[in-house]
Amino acid sequence: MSTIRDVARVAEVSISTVSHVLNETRPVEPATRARVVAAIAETGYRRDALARALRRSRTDTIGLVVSDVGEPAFAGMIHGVEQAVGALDLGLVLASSGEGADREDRAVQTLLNRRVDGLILARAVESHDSLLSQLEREKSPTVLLDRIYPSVALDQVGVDNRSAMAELVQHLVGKGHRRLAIVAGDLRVPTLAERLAGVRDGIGRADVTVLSGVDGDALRSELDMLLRRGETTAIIASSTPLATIALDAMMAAGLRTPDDIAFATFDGFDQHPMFTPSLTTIRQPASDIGAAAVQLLYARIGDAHRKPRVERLQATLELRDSTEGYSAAN
Amino acid sequence: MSTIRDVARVAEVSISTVSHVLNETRPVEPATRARVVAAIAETGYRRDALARALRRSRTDTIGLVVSDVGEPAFAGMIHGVEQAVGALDLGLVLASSGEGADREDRAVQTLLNRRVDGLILARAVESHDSLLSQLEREKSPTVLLDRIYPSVALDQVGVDNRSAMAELVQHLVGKGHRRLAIVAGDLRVPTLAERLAGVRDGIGRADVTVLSGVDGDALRSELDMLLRRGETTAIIASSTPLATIALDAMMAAGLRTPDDIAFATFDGFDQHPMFTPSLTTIRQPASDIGAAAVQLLYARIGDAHRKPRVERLQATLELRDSTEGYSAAN
DNA sequence: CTGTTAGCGCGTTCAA
DNA sequence: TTGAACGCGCTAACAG
Repeated sequence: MSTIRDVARVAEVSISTVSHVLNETRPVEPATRARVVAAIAETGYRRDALARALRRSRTDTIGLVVSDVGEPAFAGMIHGVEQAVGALDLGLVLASSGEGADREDRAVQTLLNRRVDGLILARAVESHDSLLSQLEREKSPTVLLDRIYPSVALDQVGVDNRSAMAELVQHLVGKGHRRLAIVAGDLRVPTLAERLAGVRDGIGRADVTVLSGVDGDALRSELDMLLRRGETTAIIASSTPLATIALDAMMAAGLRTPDDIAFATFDGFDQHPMFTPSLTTIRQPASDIGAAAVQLLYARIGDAHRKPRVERLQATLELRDSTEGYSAAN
Repeated sequence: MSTIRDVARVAEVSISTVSHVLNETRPVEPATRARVVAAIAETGYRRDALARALRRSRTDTIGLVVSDVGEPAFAGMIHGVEQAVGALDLGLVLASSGEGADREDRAVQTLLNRRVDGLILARAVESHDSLLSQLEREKSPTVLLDRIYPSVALDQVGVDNRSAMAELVQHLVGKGHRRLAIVAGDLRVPTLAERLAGVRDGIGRADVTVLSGVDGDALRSELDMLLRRGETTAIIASSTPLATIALDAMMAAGLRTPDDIAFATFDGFDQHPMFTPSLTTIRQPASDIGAAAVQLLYARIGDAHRKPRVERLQATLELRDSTEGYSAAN
């Protein structure tokens, strides 16, 4: 690759002149500018973003850390982040933590070493508090994604888990359900804890069995036992993987939805109208969440002193057969 | 952030000694090393990957360009790439082209400016040949992902579209189908062209109607007409979005699978056994493909002169009700 | 075993 | 309107 010096030599000007036509950072005689432009074309020069970043101490790049690139919800958010980042003419470097606090630490260090201008972080389950304090200490612009921590003074974006879930539950109770169950998953994940809180908000005088924990197999056996008792009329799953567990258990128990039991899920599967049963689902605008995170981060990079903002995007309740086809008053 | 000089000062050694303990690049007295290590801890020093990369002319980072981060197949590949890249202790910078050749050019330039050590590229539909010649000219290590171009002398990874599709078609013909249709999509995309070729391989003396083109609406109306004639006994879709179009058309025509017509798709939807109809699907190991691309790229970075390799991973045919439940001899 | 020094490629004073 | 020169933070000769 040719450097700025090559261009300068060919154009018979100094490198600083080249730099200035490149950045439009001071007036330059049309004639000389033309020579420079020609020289750039001739040499096929492209400026070295590394050297530039080193000099300006600014990389025009942001970092994104998620626990699992593969999980559908995160995949959607990555999509949104990528879009927004591209629109702002920034670069995106991606890392994943695999839900491990140590790996998360390392991922963040790597990104900081690369001098990203800011960081979007979906914290791992047992993320170290020290990580956030470090980010704060170093004044690295940071926005938290998806998993929201009320006590943390950072920009954050997520979905309004609680009210969406409450709405769903109220709807179910309104349809006559009195004994519900929720497969709530790992309650250390704020997102999942919020969804459970939403259930409590909406449950009223009805009864709900909460199945929580990290271990999928354990959840599954609890669910098996519960279904065997046969009193539950509606099951809610708090996430896509949990929905899979629930559906497995229902099948194994010989229960079909909506005929035998109602079912709903937060963040489920891509569905086509031809598939039955169609599942009542709370869908979150994953891509928008990612995009919003970028906006927040960009604003923060621009102004380190603005007040941290917590943004909750609205999830939408999509009612389908798995709840509408079932009558609790059977 | 503190720099290597700060560490040197605190440890009372020269900066080169610090550098050498950092990189283990020459022996250093245990005592001095200890002082350096202590100084590093004390100052909270982390080395600047930018300056390091500038000096070594190597970023330990690779670039990935796909057309659409959101498309499930690509999402899976991104996942695989991220995993493999992390395992090699490299960084990943992600960009997308949105199937536009110009945007693709820009994305690649941006990555090259950032001096990525190599590039993984899922070419856009009408990708400029000039882009590849440029990459070759500049000797940028490159591997092509998913969309394979036989005439191009680069490392490439994709799936064995043709034989997988042929197997599916043979199976259908073996079950008595004589009039098939394939929603083939945009045949400028090598992947889709290969899938169509596979159909031709497997069709034998049976008959197949090919619906191709870029425009989804046009495909849809062709399909509507075809279904109205009612002679087709099996439909194949070449990708997830095409499958959606096909299912829509089938629903609109009041046709159900497997009862009224057989259906299969290359690269379909996540399916749970509870959903009916279950769809016969050719599933590609998206994550493995991404990982393989990284391996190839890493090897090429290590040795610029090795012979370009084209790797085809095996897709697997998953037979389900949408073809097995239908009897062509009805 | 350790230190001094010359750049990597660029942006940006300061002088002219 | 232009150029010379310094330094961002680091690695890698070269010297001692």
